[in-house]
Amino acid sequence: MSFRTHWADNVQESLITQTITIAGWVQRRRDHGGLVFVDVRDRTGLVQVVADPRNPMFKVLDSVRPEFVVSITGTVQQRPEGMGNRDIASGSVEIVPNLVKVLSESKTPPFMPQEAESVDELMRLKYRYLDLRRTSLFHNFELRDRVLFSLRSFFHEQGFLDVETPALARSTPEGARDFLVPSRVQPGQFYALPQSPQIFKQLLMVAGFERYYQIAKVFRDEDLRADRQPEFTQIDVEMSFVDREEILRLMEAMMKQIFWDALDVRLPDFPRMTYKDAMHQYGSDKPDLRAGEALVDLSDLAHQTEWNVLRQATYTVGVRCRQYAPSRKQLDEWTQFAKDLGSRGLVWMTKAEDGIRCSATKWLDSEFQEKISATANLEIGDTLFLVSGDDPRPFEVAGQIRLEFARRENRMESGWRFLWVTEFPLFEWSEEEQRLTSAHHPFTMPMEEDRSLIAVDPTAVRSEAYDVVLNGIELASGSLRIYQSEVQQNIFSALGLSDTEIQEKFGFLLQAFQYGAPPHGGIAFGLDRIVMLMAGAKSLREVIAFPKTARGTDPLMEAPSTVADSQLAELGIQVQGRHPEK
RNA sequence: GGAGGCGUGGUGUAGUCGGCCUAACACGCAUGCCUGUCACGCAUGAGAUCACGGGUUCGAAUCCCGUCGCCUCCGCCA
Repeated sequence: MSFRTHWADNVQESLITQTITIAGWVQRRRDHGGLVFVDVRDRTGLVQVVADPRNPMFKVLDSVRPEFVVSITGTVQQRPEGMGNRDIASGSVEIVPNLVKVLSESKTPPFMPQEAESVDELMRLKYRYLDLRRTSLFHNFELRDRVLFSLRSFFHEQGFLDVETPALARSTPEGARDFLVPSRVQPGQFYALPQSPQIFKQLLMVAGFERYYQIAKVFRDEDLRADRQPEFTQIDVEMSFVDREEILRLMEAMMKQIFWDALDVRLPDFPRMTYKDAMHQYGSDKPDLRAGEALVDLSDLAHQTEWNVLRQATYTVGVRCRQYAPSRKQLDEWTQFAKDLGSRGLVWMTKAEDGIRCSATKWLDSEFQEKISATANLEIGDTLFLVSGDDPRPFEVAGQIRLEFARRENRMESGWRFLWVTEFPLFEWSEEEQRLTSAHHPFTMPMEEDRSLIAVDPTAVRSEAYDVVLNGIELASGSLRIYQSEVQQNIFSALGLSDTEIQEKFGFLLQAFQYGAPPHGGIAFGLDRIVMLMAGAKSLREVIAFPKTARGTDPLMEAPSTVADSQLAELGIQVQGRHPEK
C-alpha cells in the first residue's frame, strides 16, 4: 500500500465511495468525544478525516496531535447537508478512515505553521521548516518554480545556452564588497565569491558562445534590507552581435513571457524613459509610475521672483497632491519630512474656493502664487509642495514626497508598471574616494555622440546602460559593453587608472579582447525581487527558502560560526580580536 | 557607520509616568466531559530568572547606564 494516492486538494465529490489514501501533517484535531475530526494538510491544502467510536480507527485518530505525520486510507463520503466548508478545496467531502498510520510523531511545535505570519521573524527563521509548511509560503515557491521553468524554456527557444561560471573567482576592484574565501593551497591568497558573473560572461562572448544565460547565485557583502540579501539569484544574460534595441526587445519579451506563464498576466509594452527624464520628472532613477503624476519643474518661474530662496536656487520642483487638504499638523510633518531628506525647507500652497493659501505669502505675492498655480495646473482642492535647491536634491526630495504622499494617502494605483530607464551616466563622482568611478562598471559602452566629452566633461557622458524598473523597484540592470580597446583605454584614463593598475586588475579581460571581441551586451535580473513582486510579498525572505537576517546570520544553522584553530592554521589565518564566545 | 521601533510563560500581546504584580489576557499544551465540527464548545490544571549585565531606590517588568538580538530606514549595494 502506498503512502498516498491523492493530494488533499484533489479529494473531490467525484471520488465519493472510493477508497483513497492521503498523507501529510495533522493541522488540527477537533475532539467531540463521540466524534473526532482531523484536518490533514499536504502541500496542496487540507482534507477532513472523521471517525466515531464504532470506527476501529477511532482511538488512533483521536490520539494524533498537531504536526504528526500520518497516512490515512479511507472512504470518501459526502458531508451532511450544510456541513461543507467553502474555504477549502475538499470542503464538500470528508474521509472515513479504515486505516490510520502514524508515520511520525511531533513534539508540540514552538508555533503552528498557520499562525507563523504573526510570529517573530527570528523564531520563524530558527524553525524555518515549520514556517515553510504554511501553504501560503509554499505557493511562493511554486510561483518561483513556474517562473524558472518559463525562463528556461524562453531562453532555450531563443538559442541561449545555460553555462555555469565559477563561484570561486578573483576579487575585482569596483562595486560591492567581496566575500572572500581563503585558499589553502596558496596560503595568504583568497578567492572572491562573484558579485556577478560579469567578466566570465564577457569571456564567453569572446569565446563565440553568442547567447549565454545563467540562473546564477551571486554574493555581495553589504548591509541588508528587506529587498537585499547577501546572496541572491540573478538571471544573467549576455549576447553578441546585437544592438541595444535587440537586447531590450528580447528581455521585454522574456518578462512578458514569465508573467503570462506564471501569472496569466498580459503585460503591455514597457514605456521608456531616459535617466535624465526619470530624475527630473520623478526624482528617482527608478520611478514608481503607480504613485500619481510626475513632478512639475517650476524653476523658470521661480527665477523671476524677488524671493532669494527661490530665485537663487537652480531648481524649484513641485509635487502635485490632488484633492488633498492637509491639516496644520500634517503640513508640519511634511516640512519635517523634507528637512529630514536634506531640504532646507518646504513651501506649500493649497488652492481653495476662496483663493490660494500659501506658506510663503510673506515673500510671494498673490499674483505670483496664481502664476505658480497655473503652471502647475492646480485645481480647487489641490495642494502643491515646492522644494528648492541645487541639482539633484530638490528632485530627489520632491520625488520622495510624491511617493510618501501616495503611500500615506492610499493613492498608490494597482497594477504592474514596468519601465525601461536608459542613458544612465557613464561616471559618477565618489565623494568618499574623491575620484571618478564607473556608474555601472568600467566596461560599459559610452554613447557614441558623447565620446568626445570623456576627457573634458566626464560626468556629462551618457552610457549605453539600461535598467528595468517595476513599481519603483529596480529589477534588472545591463549595458552594451566596450569591445574596442581604444575606447576602453579612454575610459580607464578618465577613471585615473595607471597602466600597471589596469594590467593588474583587468589584464586578463583586456588580453582576451585582443583576440577578436565581438560587439556584445547583456543584462542581469534579480530573480528573487521579480518573484517577490509577483507574489505580492513584502520581503525577499518570503521567496527565499533559507534567508539570512538583517545582520547576515542564519539562525537555523547558526552561520556564520567560528571554526577550529586547526582549520585556521591550515589556511595560514590568524584571527584578530575574535569574540571569545560565538 | 548612523537613526528609529521592538524584546514579558511555547506563541502573540497587556502592564512600562516605581508600590494596587503573589505579573494579566488570548492562543497553544495536559486532563476530563461532549456525535457534525472546521478558530468546535465547556471545566480543571501546568507553564515566566519580565533579553542580559550593572546602577538608583525601603521597593524595579516599570527609572538610569551599558551589552546583545530581531525588524525598518539612511549611508553602502558598479
